[in-house]
Amino acid sequence: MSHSSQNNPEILAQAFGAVLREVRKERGLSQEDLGFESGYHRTYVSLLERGLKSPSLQTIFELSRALDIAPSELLARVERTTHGKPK
Amino acid sequence: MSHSSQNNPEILAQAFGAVLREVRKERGLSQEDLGFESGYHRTYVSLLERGLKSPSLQTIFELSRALDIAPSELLARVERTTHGKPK
DNA sequence: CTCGCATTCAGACTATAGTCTGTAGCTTTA
DNA sequence: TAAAGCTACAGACTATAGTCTGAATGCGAG
Repeated sequence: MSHSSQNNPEILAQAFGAVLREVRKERGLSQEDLGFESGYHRTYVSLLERGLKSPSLQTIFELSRALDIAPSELLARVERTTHGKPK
Repeated sequence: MSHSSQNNPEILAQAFGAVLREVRKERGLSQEDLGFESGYHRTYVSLLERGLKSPSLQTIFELSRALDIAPSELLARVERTTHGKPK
C-alpha cells in the first residue's frame, strides 16, 4: 500500500495550494494582502494556490510567518491532505 | 526582539542543512546513499547540507521519504534549530 | 448599470534550484 | 604504500521558482 501521492509533483503542489488558500481565508486575507505581508508577488500567490508552482523552503517560512502558523504545522496539514484524510 | 533568524535566508538554509545531515547520519546513510534513495544528485545533497541551496517543497518531501521522517517533523527540527533552542 | 475588489491568466523576464563531470582532500584499512 | 569510501568544491549547464505588467473575468455593493 503506502501513499504514492507523496511522490507526485502535481498532487503535492495542489495539496499545498489548497492548504495555503484555506489558511489564508481563515485569516481573512486577500491574495494581495498575503503577497504583501510575505513579500511575494500577488500573482505568485495565485500560482501557488492553484498548484502551478512549488514553493522553496524560504517561501514556506515567509508565508507561514505572514499567516502566523508554524511551517511544520503548515506541512502537517499538507500531509493530512495528501494522505486522503477526510475533513 | 523576536526571531529574525526565521527571515534570514542563509541561516534558514544552514539550519535545514544541519538537520538534514543529522537525520541522515542517524539513518547511517552516506550523501550518495541519500541522493540515490531520494532521486537527487549526490553533490546537491552536499550543497543542501552546507546550506548553500534551499530545497523546494518537492525536495523536502522526497528527502523526508528517503529518510523515513515526516516532512512536518523535519521542519519542526529546523524550527527548533532556528529558534536558538539548546540541545 | 457601474464601480471597486479579488482573482485568473498570459507572456516575457531574472534568480535560483538542481544536474553533471571531474578533481582533490581526508580517513580508514590492507 | 595503495586502494576504497566519503565529502568538498568548481564550473558550466538545464529546469523551475518567483517577478512584473497588463488585460479579462466575476462579483457584490452603491
